[in-house]
Amino acid sequence: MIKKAKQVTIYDIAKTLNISAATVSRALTGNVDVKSDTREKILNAASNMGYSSNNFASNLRKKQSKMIGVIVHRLNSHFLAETLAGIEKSLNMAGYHMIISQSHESVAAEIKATKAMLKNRVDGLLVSLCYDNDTTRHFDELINQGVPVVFFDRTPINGEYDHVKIDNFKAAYEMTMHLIRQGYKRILHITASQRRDVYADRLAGYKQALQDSNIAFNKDLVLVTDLNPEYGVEAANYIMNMKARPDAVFTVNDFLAVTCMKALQKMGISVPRDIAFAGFNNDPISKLVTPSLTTVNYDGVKIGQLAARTLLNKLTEKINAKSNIVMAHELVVRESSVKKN
Amino acid sequence: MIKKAKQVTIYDIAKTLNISAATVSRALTGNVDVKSDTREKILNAASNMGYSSNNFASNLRKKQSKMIGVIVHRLNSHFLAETLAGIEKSLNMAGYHMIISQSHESVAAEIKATKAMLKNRVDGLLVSLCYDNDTTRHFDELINQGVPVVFFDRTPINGEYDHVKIDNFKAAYEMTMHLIRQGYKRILHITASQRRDVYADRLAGYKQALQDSNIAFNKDLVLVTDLNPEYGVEAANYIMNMKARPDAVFTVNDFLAVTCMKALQKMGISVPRDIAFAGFNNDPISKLVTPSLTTVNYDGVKIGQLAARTLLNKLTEKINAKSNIVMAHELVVRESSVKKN
DNA sequence: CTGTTAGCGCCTTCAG
DNA sequence: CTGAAGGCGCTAACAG
Repeated sequence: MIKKAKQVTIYDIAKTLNISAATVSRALTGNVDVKSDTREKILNAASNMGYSSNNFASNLRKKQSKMIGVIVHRLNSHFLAETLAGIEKSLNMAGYHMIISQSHESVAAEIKATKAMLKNRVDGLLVSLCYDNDTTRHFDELINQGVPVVFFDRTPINGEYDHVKIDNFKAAYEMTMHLIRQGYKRILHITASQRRDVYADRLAGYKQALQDSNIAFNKDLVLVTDLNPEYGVEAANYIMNMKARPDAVFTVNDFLAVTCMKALQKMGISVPRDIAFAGFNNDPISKLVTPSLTTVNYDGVKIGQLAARTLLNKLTEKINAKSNIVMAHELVVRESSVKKN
Repeated sequence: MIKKAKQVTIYDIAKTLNISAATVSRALTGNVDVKSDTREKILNAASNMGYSSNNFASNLRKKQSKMIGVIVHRLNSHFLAETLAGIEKSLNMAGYHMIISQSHESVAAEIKATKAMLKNRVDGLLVSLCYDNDTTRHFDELINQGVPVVFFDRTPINGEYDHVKIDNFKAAYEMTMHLIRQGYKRILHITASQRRDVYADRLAGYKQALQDSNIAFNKDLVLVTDLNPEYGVEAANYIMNMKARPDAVFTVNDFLAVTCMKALQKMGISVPRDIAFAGFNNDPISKLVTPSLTTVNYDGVKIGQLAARTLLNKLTEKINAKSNIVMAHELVVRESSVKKN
C-alpha cells in the first residue's frame, strides 16, 4: 500500500507566513482584495511548498463540483468517440471536467451509473440512452434535485427532456427517396430496437418515403438487429436465401452496411449492380471501402460540443427553457447506391 | 441559474429517527455492527427521504476519491477508444470511476490536465503521452505525493516508469521481415515523432530487419509525419514523384496506410502488384478495405484493462515493484502485402 | 450495539 | 486589507 504524503494545506502556508488561512485562501482564489505583496508571498510559498488545492474540501464548501457526468452505452464506437471528444473540449474550455461511465446497453448499469454520478455530485449530466431503455425515472431524481440532464443522440421517446439530436426521420426519408429515385424498389431496411428513438424515427422516415412514392410497405423487408457488427454476415445470408431479393439495402449504421456488403460480395453479388447499399453515420470506413458507401453525414464532435454547451448554459443562465436542438445532417451519395447503366 | 434542492444528510435521517448520525453512517456504509432493525429503519428512511451520500465529504474525510484520472491525446481514435473502454470496465468493476482529459498532443495541456487531476485528488493516474512530450516532471509531482501513475501505449522513453505496452521494436521487425521475405526490397517507412517511444522503437525494428537482411538503410525511405490522416495523400504524391519508387510501404498506423493506398490507386498504382502495403493497429478498416491491409494486431481493450489493473494493484498491494508489462501482438497478413505471381 | 466528539481542508460572513 | 469563527457532510476513534 502506497502511503500518501500528507498534503500541504492553506494552514501550512498561513503558519509559515504568519498570516491567517483566510488571507491565503483569498490570495489563492484570486477574486478578493489582498495586498499585492502579501499575495505574491503567498503564491511563492504555495509553489515552493508544493501546495495543491483540495477540490473535495472546496467543493464541499461551495456545493459545486465543476464536474459533468457522461453516460454512454460504449466508448469504442466511432460516433460516440467523436461526440465525447467534442464534449470534453467544450467542458474543458469552461473549466469543467468529465467523468464517464459506460452502460454497455444495460438499463441496470445505466441506473447504477446515474446514482454514482449523483453521489459524486456532478453539476450536470449528459446522456445517450442505452439500447432498450424506456424509463427515465432515474434521471428525474437528478433533475428534481436541481442537477440538469441533457440527452444527445439517443434521447427519451417523449420529447420532454432537453436534447441534442439530428432529424432522423427526415434523414431516413431523404435516403430512402434517394434510393427510390435511383430506381430501387425493393429496399431492405436493417434497423435496431424500436424502443430507441433514433431507430424508430428512421424506420418511420423509410416508411413515409415508400408511401409518398406509392410503394407498398412490406414488413419482410425490415430486419431488426442488436447492432452487433457480426450481424452483417447474418443479414447477408438472410438476403441470399430470400425468394425475392431486395435491390437495395439501407442500414442504420455504416459498419453493419459494410460487413453485410462485403459478405454479399464474397458470395458473388455485385454492388451496386445487383444490390445497392446505403448506411448511416459517415464512418471513416464508408469513404474508403469499395465501392464507397452512400451514407448520412453529421458531425459528432459538434453534437458533443453543442450538448455540453447546452448543459453549461442551463447551469449558468437565469432562464430555464427547454432546449430541443436539431443538428444538421446531409446525404453523402457515393458509389454504392448510384445506378450505372 | 438552477437552484439545487438542499440535500438530505445523515443528520436529517438521524433527527427523524431520533438516533445519532454516527449510527446512520455506520448503517449506510454497512461494515460495522448495527442492530438489524435499526439498520432497516435507517435504510428505509434514507430511501424515503431521497438520501444520496455526498462523496466530497466522505472523500475529504477518508482521503481517497475512488477516482482514477486518464489522460490521452485524443478520444476519437479507434485504438484509444478501445483502450478507454477496457480501462472503464476494469475500474468500474473495482468500484472506481474515471475522469478523462484530452491533451490534444500538447504538452502544456497535458501538464494542465495533470495538475487538475491532482486537485481532484485522483487515487491514481493512467497516461498515454502526447506526441512530442519528453518531460515527465509533472508526473513526478504526483508520484512523489504517493499517487501512482501507470503509462500505456505511449510511454516515457526511459523505462523508469510503470507501463503497459507492446514490443514495438519486435512487431516492426517482424513486419519488415515479412515484407522482405515476400521479395520487397525498397520499403518506405512512414512514421511519426521520434520523441515518442512507439515510433522510435518501430523505426529501430525496421532498421534492424533491413540490416539482418543485408539491405542498406536509405534515409530517403523514411518519412516522418504528424499523423494527420490527410498526410496519406501527401505521401502518395511524394511517392509518385520519387525517381525510384518503393516497392512496399509500411506505415505506423492503418489509417495513414489506407488513405495513402487509396490515393495511389486513384493514380493508377496497383496494390500490391506495384506497391505493397502494411499498416499497424488492426483498425477495423484494415479488414474491409480493398485490398485488405496487412497489419499488426493487438488488443486495445486488453491493454486498457491491464493498465487499469496494474494501477489498482499498486493502490492496494503491499509490494511496490515496478511493472513493465509487454502485451502480445501478432502479424495479420492480408492481401495488400502478398506477392502474386 | 450506540452516542459523543473532533476533525478532513476550504470558503465566507462578520468584525475590525 | 486582514483575522476569527463556523460549518459544508461524513467518518473514526473513544467511551459507554
